[in-house]
Amino acid sequence: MSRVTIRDVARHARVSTATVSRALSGARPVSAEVVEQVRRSAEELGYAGNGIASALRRSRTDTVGMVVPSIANPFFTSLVESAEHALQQAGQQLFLCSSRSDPGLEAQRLRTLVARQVDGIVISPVHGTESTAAVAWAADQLPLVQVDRYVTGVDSHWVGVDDHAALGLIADHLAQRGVRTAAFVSSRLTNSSTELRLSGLRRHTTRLGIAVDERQILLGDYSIAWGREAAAQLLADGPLPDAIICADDLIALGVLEGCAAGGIGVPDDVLVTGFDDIPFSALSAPPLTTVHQPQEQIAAEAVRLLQRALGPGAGPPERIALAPSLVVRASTDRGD
Amino acid sequence: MSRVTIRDVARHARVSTATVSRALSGARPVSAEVVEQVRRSAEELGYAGNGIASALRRSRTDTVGMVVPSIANPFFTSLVESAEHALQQAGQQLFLCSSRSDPGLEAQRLRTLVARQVDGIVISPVHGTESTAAVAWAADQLPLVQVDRYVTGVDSHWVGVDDHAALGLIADHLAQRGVRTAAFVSSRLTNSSTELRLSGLRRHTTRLGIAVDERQILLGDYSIAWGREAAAQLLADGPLPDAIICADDLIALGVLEGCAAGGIGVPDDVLVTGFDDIPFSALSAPPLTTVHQPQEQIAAEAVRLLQRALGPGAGPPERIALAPSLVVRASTDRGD
DNA sequence: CTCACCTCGGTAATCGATTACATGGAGCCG
DNA sequence: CGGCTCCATGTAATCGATTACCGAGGTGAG
Repeated sequence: MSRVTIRDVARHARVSTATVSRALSGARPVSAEVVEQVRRSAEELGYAGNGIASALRRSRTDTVGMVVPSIANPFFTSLVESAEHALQQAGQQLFLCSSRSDPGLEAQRLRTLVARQVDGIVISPVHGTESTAAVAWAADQLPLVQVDRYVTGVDSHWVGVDDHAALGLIADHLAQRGVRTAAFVSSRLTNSSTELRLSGLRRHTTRLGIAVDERQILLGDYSIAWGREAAAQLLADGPLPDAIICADDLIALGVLEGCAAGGIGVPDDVLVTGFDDIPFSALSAPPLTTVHQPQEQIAAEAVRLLQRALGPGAGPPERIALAPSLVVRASTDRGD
Repeated sequence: MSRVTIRDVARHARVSTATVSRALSGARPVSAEVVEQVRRSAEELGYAGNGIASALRRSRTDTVGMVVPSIANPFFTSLVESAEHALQQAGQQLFLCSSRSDPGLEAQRLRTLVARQVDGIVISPVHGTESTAAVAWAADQLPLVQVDRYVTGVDSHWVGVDDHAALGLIADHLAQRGVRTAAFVSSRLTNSSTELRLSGLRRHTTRLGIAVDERQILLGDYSIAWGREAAAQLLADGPLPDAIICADDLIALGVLEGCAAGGIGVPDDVLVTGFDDIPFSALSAPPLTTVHQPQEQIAAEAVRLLQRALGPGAGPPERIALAPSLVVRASTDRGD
């Protein structure tokens, strides 16, 4: 069980450790026969190298850390998967952490990543203000890109969609469907997305003359359970609005379930919209109208920015807002 | 941007690096005033330590690697989340890799993890035979636990549910509902789960006198898209069976969608069952009858086994099969 | 008073790979 | 044939933290 080191390979191939290193990495020319000999020895002994030692010497780990609020949310999983894919092509690994929507845990994860000497960090910060200190500290130590959510006052890149505009798409669509009143179900957690979606909602519903009762703006968390509960509250409290706009698909799926449980028909009695376009939003009863986020592209841009930051020319922080698009399904479509 | 090292702290606090190390880690007694002085210096300089150097010296990374076939599948995400939670309590980090259901990529990930000197590995191997060599090699280098799926012939622990018995639960339930014929939609990929579920199906349907036409055993992959396609095939090819048994929930969700698209009512025209009990299986149209897997417990057991393997007493490999349970929902329940 | 022992701190070896620098030999030119 | 360049290889310093080992000073028992 004791590990094979470069010395063992060197001894076996009757060369120096320097030669083994050069033969295997190709960093400098080594004669063909020696390369062959070293390869054979390494193979025979089952040499795997010690990435830790290598990382220490090169001060490069070929690893980037990613911190997301939750890995149970399919939106983040697909973001993670896309990021992993993009990184792989650049020969890098992904070190994934979940902050479980807890700024304290998030700060701890960031500390770990910095201590582990990852080459860079991709993060979707949990909280608009409570995450700031930790993110700023990390950004000061190494290249960092924020995705989806962001904290202000930190000198770093950001990639995401234009949340504000996305609510315009939803509002336009609902107005076209004749909606005059709407409720909004979102998360209590104050982060950039949540805030932009709320301010987008206010702006665009005002523009279109859709009334949003302040008592029908319900804040909980990004989960199916909260959606279910919020729907129950809306049903219990008073006249239903024409539409229930949800800040993400999980909430919307919960709302659909809550409506069904309360005997309310969607889209007959009320329209429901989500946000993210997770795979399951197409399979709910009824399928969900939602805003599509191009995660693949978000991840690719984030990785590109990181790579660039790793290179020599630093460049100023960029803010890339990609265009969202509306996916219309049965939850807002009576089929007329 | 250049990092603060232990030497900087030592110089600043006017002590040796040994003392700094001891003061911060508490490995050996250091006088209170010196500890205080070192703390202050470290704080003031923003010292974060170098986990790489520490790992090299201690040959311990406090990190375990986890390799799963897909992180888009909610079953694996919840397994990952539970594992992360369990590890955190033991002061360890999770290094997550996706093998994307590709044995080649899986082998590569394992090599990386071993090179990175993780303390142990939790893996759900992609393939019953093609994964064997890589898994065996990794298990030879460090503690390894297989979860859910496994390869045989490797001397390692395993934790999962009893797949064979699970199909007994399903078959019993369907027989009770008067099912006489059934189709089975699964994955082509030969891994232990897939095989055990198929053999379980054969055994238990035979026992109960349920007929399964060989032409109605359809093999594709674990995805919604394949489920949809398989349903279309079943509809096109001939008389529908009484029930469609699916090897996982994603396939079942696809089958539901395919049935709806083909105008077939579930559960009125055909019953459908899934496997895994992912969160969305409760929200489909209709909600899905499925087998619940106790992922939390699977992950906890896996972590426990790893911890034990890290300790001194090695102990023989254990095989822990947890009991599955059936969750009955509308997709097999006409409400009569 | 002496010796054994204990506490706290420093010095330097160590983990394993990479790489700056040194070296020996081959080839080439004048 | 001397001296120069170039190539393949070896020697040893290096990355930063931990820890085996050593020593100085203090304490208590005999």
